[in-house]
Amino acid sequence: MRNRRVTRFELQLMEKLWDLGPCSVREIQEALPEEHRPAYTTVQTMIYRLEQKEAVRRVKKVGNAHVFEAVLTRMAVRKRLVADLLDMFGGSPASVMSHLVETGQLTLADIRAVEKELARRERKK
Amino acid sequence: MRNRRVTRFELQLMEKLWDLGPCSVREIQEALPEEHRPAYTTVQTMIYRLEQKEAVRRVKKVGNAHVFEAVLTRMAVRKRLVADLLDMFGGSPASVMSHLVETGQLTLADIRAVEKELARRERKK
DNA sequence: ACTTGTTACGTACGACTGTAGTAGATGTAA
DNA sequence: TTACATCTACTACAGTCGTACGTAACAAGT
Repeated sequence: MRNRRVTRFELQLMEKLWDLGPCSVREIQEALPEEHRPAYTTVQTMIYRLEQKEAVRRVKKVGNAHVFEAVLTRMAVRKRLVADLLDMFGGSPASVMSHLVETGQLTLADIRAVEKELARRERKK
Repeated sequence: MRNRRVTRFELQLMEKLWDLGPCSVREIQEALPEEHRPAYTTVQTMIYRLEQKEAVRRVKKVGNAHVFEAVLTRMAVRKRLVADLLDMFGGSPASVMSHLVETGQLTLADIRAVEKELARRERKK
């Protein structure tokens, strides 16, 4: 039952949990952008489903409301997202980078920054 | 109806069309990896759906079989995939790169190569 | 023209997603 | 302790996806 994919909307809810820390369905719902804010019960249903997927769990009760917290980390979820993309891209991280460059979404400055980060990382090791 | 997302499996079919050029459902089906080859009609259904999405179109008939060709280019589809990922990543290409570095999926050599590519591109412009 | 093998096309179905309503439980304020 | 607001838990439903069957149409050889 665990380790399943997290959908777009589910991710949006997880983001709230990561940002706000443990909180209630109501808090999550109200943290969603006004323009497109689903009904309370919609959010509730999704949280229940995330619970089923063991991406989220109940930690306590405040009043009669459950408080949920993220089980999966942002990093873990992102890892999965990237892995899926890479898979569809034929597996090579470099090709994704190439694509970003080709489509002008990655500037020389971005690359320099990443390079510096990597160098720093190397030194630490 | 157009410009919709292409799923994992649909992408696999599109790949065949891109690689083989215009071809029949049978040809696509037989080009799929033996280990996991769906029934002929399964492929057929998916191709029909791709047609609905205008990702694919019929170009002619050979015998009583239709020949299909890709409408969307590999590039266009990849663009969409990456855009979706970026969206889920908070919109920043640099953060995706960071992630790849952090998880050790991108080496210094990869980065240098892309940097060189970008430099070449700059010069041309 | 008849048979045989392939293809087309409509139909179905279960899992998953996004959406939400409703009934009943529960906490809270008066 | 009663009324009100809120929350839980269940149920529902339409759309998409992957899966495939069955029947009708068709091509090609005999």
